[in-house]
This record gives sequence, structure tokens and C-alpha cells, in this order.
Amino acid sequence: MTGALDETLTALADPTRRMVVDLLARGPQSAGALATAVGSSPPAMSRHLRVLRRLGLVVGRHDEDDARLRIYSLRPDRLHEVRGWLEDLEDFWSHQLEGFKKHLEER
Amino acid sequence: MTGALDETLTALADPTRRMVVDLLARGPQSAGALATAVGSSPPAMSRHLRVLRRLGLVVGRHDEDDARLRIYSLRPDRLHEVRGWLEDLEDFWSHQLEGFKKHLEER
DNA sequence: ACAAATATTAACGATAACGTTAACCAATGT
DNA sequence: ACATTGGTTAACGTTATCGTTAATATTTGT
Repeated sequence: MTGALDETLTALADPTRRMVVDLLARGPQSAGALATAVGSSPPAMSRHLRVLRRLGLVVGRHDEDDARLRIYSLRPDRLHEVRGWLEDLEDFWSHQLEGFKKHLEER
Repeated sequence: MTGALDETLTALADPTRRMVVDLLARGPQSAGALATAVGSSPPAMSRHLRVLRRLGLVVGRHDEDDARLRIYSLRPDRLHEVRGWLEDLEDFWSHQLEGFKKHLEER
């Protein structure tokens, strides 16, 4: 569905959320660690994580040793979706360039 | 600069603007043609094009035959930038997977 | 010169996003 | 039991975004 891309890109448009994604790409972290890492208040971080969770960009599990901690991990599916869209675009772009090249050759 | 990604993703988060980008990837078009193609009013389309222009995603030139028409074309530089960011992310992701794999092997 | 077409800008209102403070819940530790 | 820690939710105000209608160039055609 095309709606998924909308929301994914909206999620990634926010600088704080993109920082979170960057951090989680390097490995899972707790919500609090993410908050301090990006300099955000716990409530604000929780909101951002809820957005990312709703869109399927991250998952949050309870830590086995300390169930208070909620460990978040990245799920790359949506990111692949965005990259796929970009690659499709660039395919069309290259075709457009070929047409332009052919147009020049015909003069 | 990291600020460029912010604005580019914000621009692409809007469904109408993403339709415009999709259309322009297939070839240049006038502002009016884009408006009717996506079912948007001329002022709304003009606003969207101004956003895309400001961020360097498109360029608008005057048509040679009819100077009233403003022909817009796609500039793929910013899109490449987004794709580069995604690819970097996926690189980190794959390293994370390798680490996890190694972790499993050690048990 | 005048009218129509193309596109942009201005001003307005409605809607949604974001952060902050306060309140709340669940789990841990003493 | 009680206080503390980690995280989320609620309520509030601020700010930004988007679309619409009206007004403003600029170019084309008669």
C-alpha cells in the first residue's frame, strides 16, 4: 500500500526519530539510553518510540534481567521499502536520460 | 549537512509531493499539468513546487514556445542522498547481524 | 488595447505534530 | 511495606503545515 510509505517518511522526517533509527541500526538499546543519547526527555522519547513502533520500524521487548527496561530494536523492512521506492524512481530517471541522449543524437 | 536530509524527507513525506516526484521521474511537466494530474488546485501545487524547488529536488524553467508555462524537472541529487543514508543504515544493520550470528556460534 | 490563460503570492482558517509538566503503572531493592 | 527506578500516558500550549479563496503579475491571442 502507498500509505505505508507516507507514514514511514513522515516518521523519518523528524530529526530525533532519525537519530534513534541511526542508533538502533548499531544495536538494540533501552528507551532511557536512547533518550539520554539524543538529549530528549523520557516522555518525548516515549512518544517518538510509539510512532516508530506503530509504523513497524522498531520493536520493544522487556529485558530478561530487568523487566523495567524496554529494549528497542530496529526492523529493516520499512527502510527497505523506502529504498525500493527510491531505486524505482532512479530507474525511471535513467530511462529519461536515455531518451534525452537519443534525442540529442537525432540532431 | 544533516539538515538537508531532514528537509528532503519532510518534503517527500507529503503524498502529493511524492506523486509529483514520481511523475517528474518519468519526464518534465508544466505546473498546470502536474496540478491536474494529481488533482490539486493551482495554488496548492505552486506551494508544493516551491517547497521542492527550495530543497533542490526540482527545477522550473520557462518553456521556449510559451513563456507562460513553467516546466519542472527532477534533480536526483537529493534522492541519491537519501538512498545513501539508507544504504549506510543497512550496512550497520548487517554488521549487527554478523555480531549476533557470532554470538550464537559461541554458545 | 483588451481579454484569456498560466502561474504565483497573500491572507485566512483548520488540522496535526512536537515538547513540557504532572500524574500513573509496573518492577526492583532495602 | 515502602521508596526508587524505568517507562508510559494525559493534558496543555505552541508552532508549523496544508488547502482554499482572492488578488497579482506576465504572457499570449484577437
